Amino acid sequence: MDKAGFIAAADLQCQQQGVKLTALRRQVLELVLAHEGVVKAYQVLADLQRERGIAAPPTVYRALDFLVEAGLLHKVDALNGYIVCRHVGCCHEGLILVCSACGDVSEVDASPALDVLREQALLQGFAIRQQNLLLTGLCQACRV
Amino acid sequence: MDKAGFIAAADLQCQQQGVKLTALRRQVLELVLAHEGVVKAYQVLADLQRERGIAAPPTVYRALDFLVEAGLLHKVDALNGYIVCRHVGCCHEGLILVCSACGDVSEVDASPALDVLREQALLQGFAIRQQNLLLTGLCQACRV
DNA sequence: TCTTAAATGTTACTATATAACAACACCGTT
DNA sequence: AACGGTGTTGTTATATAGTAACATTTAAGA
Ligand SMILES: [Zn+2]
Ligand SMILES: [Zn+2]
Ligand SMILES: [Zn+2]
Ligand SMILES: [Zn+2]
Repeated sequence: MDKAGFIAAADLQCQQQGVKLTALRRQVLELVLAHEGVVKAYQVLADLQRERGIAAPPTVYRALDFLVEAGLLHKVDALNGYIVCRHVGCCHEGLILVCSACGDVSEVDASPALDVLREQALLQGFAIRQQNLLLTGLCQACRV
Repeated sequence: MDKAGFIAAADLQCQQQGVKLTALRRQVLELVLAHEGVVKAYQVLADLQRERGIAAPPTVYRALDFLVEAGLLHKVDALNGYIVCRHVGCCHEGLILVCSACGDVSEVDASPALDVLREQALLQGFAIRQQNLLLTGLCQACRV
């Protein structure tokens, strides 16, 4: 999906959720989209400062939190970063694959595996909530 | 396993790996063991300072990194913390369950689910390495 | 218009983690 | 014992990440 298409889909998704994709939030989303792969909050902050002259950390963190909450971004804890969700619109549980060699990130649907995990967790009395899994390894290009 | 037993097992495991569980590393491990659940680096640092009068962040981070590398601790990225591995000695891939309500953490073996995930990742040409999965949800006590 | 809730701005701070280099300890060799 | 190499720890400084608290602005209804 191209950038404009993604923004349109994001807009729609926000409407459906009854939340607002304000100008600031849209700008932050576009800044994230402008990067390949994982983006860090302070990178977005720097970009935002370049575009608007001034911005403080809370401004960026609020927008990023909103976008994660709205399902447009995923947080990648292991890297203190964010990625664009590649499955906006479809209800999904993502499997985020991070290449430890080149840093490349991809996302696939993980529903079947999640089912197995859910069952196993329930044996411990533990109810896992919907979420994305992060796995590290080597991408095709890097494991020649 | 009690604390002394764990330290003995840790010692053995380090010997087998040809690495050294030095006095400092052992002390840090004991400090982690002294807590229930997730421990943070700066908590360990504070504990260490109480016991030794002085210590700096690198001292703690090095020891924690070593212990993770040795398979005695797991890092819980989502919480910026560490937990004691409950499966020292047995080759395992852990499933770390974090309760979002009470913060409680437990660890079970995740090998079956990992097999599913490994297969699915391979479809993308992605070779995931051995690792632990972290899932958040509600523990038995918290989901009355 | 008036009221109110949400969103954003602003300041200041807390928390987490690492770089870089110095000092020391250990181990095997001469 | 002296030497040299390697790994460990000490030390200082700094980089990076994230949040609390409150002021101000904006948008939506009544
Ligand atoms: Zn997604
Ligand atoms: Zn790669
Ligand atoms: Zn474990
Ligand atoms: Zn709980």
